[in-house]
Amino acid sequence: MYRRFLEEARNLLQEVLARRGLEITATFEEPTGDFGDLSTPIAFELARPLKKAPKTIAEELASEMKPRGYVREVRAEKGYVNFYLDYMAFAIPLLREIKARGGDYGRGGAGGTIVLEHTSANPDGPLHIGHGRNAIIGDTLARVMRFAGHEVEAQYYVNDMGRQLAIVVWGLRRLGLERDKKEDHATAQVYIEANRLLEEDKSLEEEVARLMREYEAGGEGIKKEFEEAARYCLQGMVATLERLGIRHDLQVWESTFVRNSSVEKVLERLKATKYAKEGEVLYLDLKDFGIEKELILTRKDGTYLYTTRDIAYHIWKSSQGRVVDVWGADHKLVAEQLRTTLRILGETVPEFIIYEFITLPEGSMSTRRGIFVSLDELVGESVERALSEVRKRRPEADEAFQRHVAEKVGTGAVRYNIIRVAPEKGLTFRWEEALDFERQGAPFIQYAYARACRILEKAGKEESPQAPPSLSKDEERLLRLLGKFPLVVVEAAEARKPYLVAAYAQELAMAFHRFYMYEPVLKATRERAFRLELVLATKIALHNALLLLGIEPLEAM
RNA sequence: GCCCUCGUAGCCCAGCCAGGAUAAGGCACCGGCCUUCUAAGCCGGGGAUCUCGGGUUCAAAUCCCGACGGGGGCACCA
Repeated sequence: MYRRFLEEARNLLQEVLARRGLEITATFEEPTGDFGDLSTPIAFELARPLKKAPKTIAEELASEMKPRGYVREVRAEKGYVNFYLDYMAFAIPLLREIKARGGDYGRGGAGGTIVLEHTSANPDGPLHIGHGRNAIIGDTLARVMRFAGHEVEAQYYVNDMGRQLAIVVWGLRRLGLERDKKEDHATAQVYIEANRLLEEDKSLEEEVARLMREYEAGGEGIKKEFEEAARYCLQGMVATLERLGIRHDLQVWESTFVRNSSVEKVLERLKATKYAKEGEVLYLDLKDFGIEKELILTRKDGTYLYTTRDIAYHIWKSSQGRVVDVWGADHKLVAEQLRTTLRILGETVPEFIIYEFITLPEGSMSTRRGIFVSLDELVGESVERALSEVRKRRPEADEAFQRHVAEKVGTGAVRYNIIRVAPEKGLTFRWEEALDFERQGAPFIQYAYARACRILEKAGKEESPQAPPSLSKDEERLLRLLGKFPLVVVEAAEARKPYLVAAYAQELAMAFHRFYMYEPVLKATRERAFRLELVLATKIALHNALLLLGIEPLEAM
């Protein structure tokens, strides 16, 4: 619907330009302030070639355009050509479309399969808030891409062949496991202590290296030992993700690619290229591609490195469709090396979403040293905080209601606070900020949804809507935002920017809260039916947006 | 040292990729609004040399060069 307005405006302008023999594609923007709904500075560009003042050109262009469709008016203002949306004509068809499509409003028809890898933290301890950023970006993107119409398979790549898990196994043999703790936290305890011991006595290193060689060689006993250790830790990690509504479709163990000898085959293919160099170790020289750092493929003892196995994993993923990886900023170089290597091999090159680290005020986190804030801790505190808020606000409600709302508000706040900032910004984690349910946070959006639900619930039977005699600015804003939702979904999916959905939901909630304040619905007479439809449409759009963000829409709170 | 990235009010953050009209919000602060659909809400106010210096352009927060500051990388770790 809204798209039609944009296209009509575009066509109107292009027609006028074409009539004058001007071959130029205009740029458009959404003006801030009171300058209509769509604007183009085209007259500024034409000023020089036409040797006329922008103001004059804009006026000429505008006067030649006959408004049609959803374009109500074209106006020249301060050198700009501004298009005004015909809200009265736009409102009823839009509301009808939203109501008809319901949970599918905004769903696109993109198509194609995408393998999306995210989280993929080592099974050596609980997920900390840094991993949380990865998981939340990844899961939100998965939801957005699915809604845009892609077939998405979310994968968790389990690093079972790395040093980390070997240290856990080594530690388990010496130290045993505290069985009454949550699995991932118990594993971290062993991992941290094992690291301490290894640091104290460097000669123990060899024992870890031997474990790694043994696991790579693949004896039945050692396989079982490693797999059990990893699976045990993973159980706890999955529970954490589950609480936040984050699910993977598939866990892929890196050892798979060693066992089925695809790593070996990749190595053969790479050796055949002119970039392979073999000395004490096998490596790739990628200087021709502007990468100074050589990519080591095998250790002196012949065992594989993480990246070597990752190449095999990515080749396997390529065979299924587009490949998207959510990786931390510490992997930027590896990401470049991997892309280059796959390009050399003629395989699908993965797309990366690289996010910057979350650091603590006192410095960076480290599972190994036990310095981190776990996601469990953050979610726990957030839900706790939400509970005390619900109790304050809804003292009369029963315990089950209060707990349910607190759980969904608390987890939603965690997801929202992390997704709302663009991934390329570093974050410093502060408890005061993380637990501050500020206005632009998840509860604000959930509350708008609950308000919409309440109105509809009280309204009872539907009436057939007719356009009201006039629309307020608040209603217009709401209508425009509702119309934009499908465009936001497409952009968020295609630009791989899930936080755009967060910004959108915030804006829509804000518009609705204002509408709620100033435009009575149930008490309205002539406008009642129309406003009820508007509330219903808002409810639907908020609902769909919240689901994309992995935040529970609450009918009451 | 070299490479990547970020730098917007006291604090957080959008806008930057596809340059244009008074730089959008939030927190905190000050002042208002609950006989009206749940005040986790709404309205108003003050607060910005868009890190700094050059350049390109009719026009720069946005593009280019340089500096400074934060983060990351430069492992036979992952």
